Amino acid sequence: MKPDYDFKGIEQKWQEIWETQRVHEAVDFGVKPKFFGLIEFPYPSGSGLHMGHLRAFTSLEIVSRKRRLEGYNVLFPIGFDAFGLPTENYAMQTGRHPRSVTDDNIKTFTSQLKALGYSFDYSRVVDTTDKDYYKWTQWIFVQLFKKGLAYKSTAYVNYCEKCKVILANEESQGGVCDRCGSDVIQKEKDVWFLKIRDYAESLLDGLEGLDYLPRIKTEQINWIGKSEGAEIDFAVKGGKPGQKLRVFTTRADTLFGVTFMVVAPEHPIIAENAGFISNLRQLEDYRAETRKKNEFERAHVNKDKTGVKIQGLTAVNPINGLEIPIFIADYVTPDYGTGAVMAVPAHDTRDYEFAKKFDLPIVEVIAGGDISREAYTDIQNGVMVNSGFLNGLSVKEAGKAVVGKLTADGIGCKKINYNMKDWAFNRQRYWGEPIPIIYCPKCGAVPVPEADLPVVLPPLDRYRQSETGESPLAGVSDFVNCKCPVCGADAKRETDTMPQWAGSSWYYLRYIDPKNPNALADYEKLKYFGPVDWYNGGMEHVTRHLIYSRFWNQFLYDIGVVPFREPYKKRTAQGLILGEDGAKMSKSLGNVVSPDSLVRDFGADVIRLYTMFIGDYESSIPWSNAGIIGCRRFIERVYNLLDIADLSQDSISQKREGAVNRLIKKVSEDIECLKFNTAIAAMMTFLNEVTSENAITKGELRILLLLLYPFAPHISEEINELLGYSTILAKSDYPKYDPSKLTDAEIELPVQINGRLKGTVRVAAEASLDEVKAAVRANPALSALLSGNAVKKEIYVPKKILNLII
RNA sequence: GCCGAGGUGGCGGAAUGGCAGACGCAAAGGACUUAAAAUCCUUCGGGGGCAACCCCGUACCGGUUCGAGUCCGGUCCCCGGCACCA
Repeated sequence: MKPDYDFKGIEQKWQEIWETQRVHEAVDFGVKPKFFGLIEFPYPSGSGLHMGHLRAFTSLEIVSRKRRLEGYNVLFPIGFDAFGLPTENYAMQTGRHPRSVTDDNIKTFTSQLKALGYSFDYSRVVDTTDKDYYKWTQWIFVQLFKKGLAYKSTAYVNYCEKCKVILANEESQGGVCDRCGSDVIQKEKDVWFLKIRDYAESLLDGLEGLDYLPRIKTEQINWIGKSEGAEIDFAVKGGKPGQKLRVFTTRADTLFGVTFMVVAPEHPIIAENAGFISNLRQLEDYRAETRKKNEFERAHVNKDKTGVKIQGLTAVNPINGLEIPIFIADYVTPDYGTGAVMAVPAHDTRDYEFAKKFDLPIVEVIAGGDISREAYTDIQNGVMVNSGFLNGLSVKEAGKAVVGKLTADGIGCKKINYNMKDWAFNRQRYWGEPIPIIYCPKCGAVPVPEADLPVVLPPLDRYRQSETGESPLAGVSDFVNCKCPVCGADAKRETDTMPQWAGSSWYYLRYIDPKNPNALADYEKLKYFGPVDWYNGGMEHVTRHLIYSRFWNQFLYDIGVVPFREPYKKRTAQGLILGEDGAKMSKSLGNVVSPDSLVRDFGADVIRLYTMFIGDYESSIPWSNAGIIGCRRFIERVYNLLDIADLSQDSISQKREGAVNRLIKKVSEDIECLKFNTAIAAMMTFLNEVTSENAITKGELRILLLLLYPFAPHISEEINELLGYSTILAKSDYPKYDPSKLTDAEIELPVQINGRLKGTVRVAAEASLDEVKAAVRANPALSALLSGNAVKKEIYVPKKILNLII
């Protein structure tokens, strides 16, 4: 007799055995083929693991365990993305140092992960807030700086005048300060940027060979936002001599239809020609209004077109010499294209609205629409009109002709633009990697010499920004004051820190060589383990995080530090787990389900299994406690198979050959394409079959255990041991199926008459049409339906269907 | 507005163009029990019929096909992402 199912004891026992035997540690330069499985490392928040982590981690946990049985040297690491706002805010409220808060949280996370039996290689844990780690984050920044890919410029940041702090976007949602509720304004600030735009084309190209889910590729392509068009110079009258206004357009074909110009309120043409403009005050007022709006409002709330005409300046259309007015309007943004557009109201919806509002002329240059009602924007159809030498051409031909002429005249050229903005890279926060730059009055911004890295975060009494919005580090004079590494003069350190995206942009590399003091990772080890074979995470990270880290990897490849250009061969994404009420799980809604209590009540195996069984892996799904019991029953019933198993039979019984082979195929293939729910369902079906027949051989049971092992490893190991096997499953081989034994000799073939199902006949799987027809005649019900009717047509798809048309 | 993914029982969900609803939950009935829990058995999309069986059914309208949840055209609705991108 076997003991009762004591999941607590069993799970602890096997976790210890695996740890002692070190079965989950990856071997540097191992002889087996390597597999690098990566999950997005968690932010160690104070509330511990949540259900989303379980769903995200369990999938690749299953794949990783399967790969080990398949003979791979598996690197399945874990770490912590521990810099960030919540910890800093918590530290501010409680007076505790973020370091000790982080350490505690990491401890909690680690024990939770271990209790779930995840087979991470805990000997390679990475913590982005460890100075031995962020030394290399800083080192990468220095390399970017040296290659001219990090630069300083001004930009607008969210600022609360009452709290006197700069706010992150998530702290200023809806244009209101998170802390005090007052309005957030846009304040001009020095900002560090990384030139990710220089890598736009490369990031686009690189996608081609990658095995990312199609929707993930699409999101990245949209995010990069490549558009091909032309830049055109318009001469400006009334301003400085030789003043020009350069625009970007994708519709050079419509140049004859330009009736006015619009520039962003921030456009430099205003300051540069201030002396020639008569309504400067009015323009500045409008600009000030614009600045009050954050990006959200500018894009969403302000659907109504507004703007102000620049009095004193006009532009000249280079194609027809027409003199046209110039406006400023906030629908034109300063950081896309040239911050100036040529307005073609007849063929652009926004320009159309603006022209209507300001009563500007609308000139049709493409026939086919009704411009008295709306802008005509179809570029596929339509013929050029009112366009001089372009008349009669198609839109495409006209575009080419215009760009050709402008290029010849030296006032325009082809141009590609990207929607993706450069990466704003500094934060006025304490709990982040200090940006390793020193400002020297003589030498300017100088990178900290590599030998002096890391620039360590000093201890602090208070974590608040200064009244001017400077980082808390600005108040630490020992930190700020230093010598210029170039000339030795008195200098000051940069006091801003990096965004949370920094540490997570290269962590997968550090897993390969986590303790290396001389390089971010050894080149040969990178060659062996890299790139990541399979990366799984949330859809919310497939643009920013995934693009940022691809950018860094491509850069590190370009400077010869990393031996592969693309970091992730394959990327998948799980759906959200919602609260039982169908809303996003959140503390404020009180619908959060804690993995801790579930593991306590049901055990890790049941929870892991249920998390994968609950539904389609890629869809959002409401959590339901009610369903867990089904997985608990399943596991107990598998355990109870010990009572009926025929221990004398190591082989697979003749009658079960088809079922066992199909099961192996189904489970192993479903795991590879994220269909965990149907893999589990197949095992349940198999279990139902053997229990209803009350028979299973020892050999059949072991195969079931090997298939179940990646999902529910503890109980599988336990049953395997009770069966008397001396090799633990963790060191066993994954079962293979025999393709020739997938179908049973006899099948139930559905029979349709006139396309409607009328019954089934039992025939050999490879039966001929004549044999099937004989079986139909032998079936009383079917032959009765056919009697007296001539069969006009017979459709027979072997193993699928017989359809008789009468 | 654009891009993407969807719409199937009371619920979560299955279904290379070939028996719609696998598997699980919930529910109902029964067995066991002094009783309950657990477990086991049965039923479980809707309608009709004493019954064998018949009819309807995968958001809606139409099409292709021997055969459509699946393919094509159109409509509606939900979800995710991006958004005045010139």
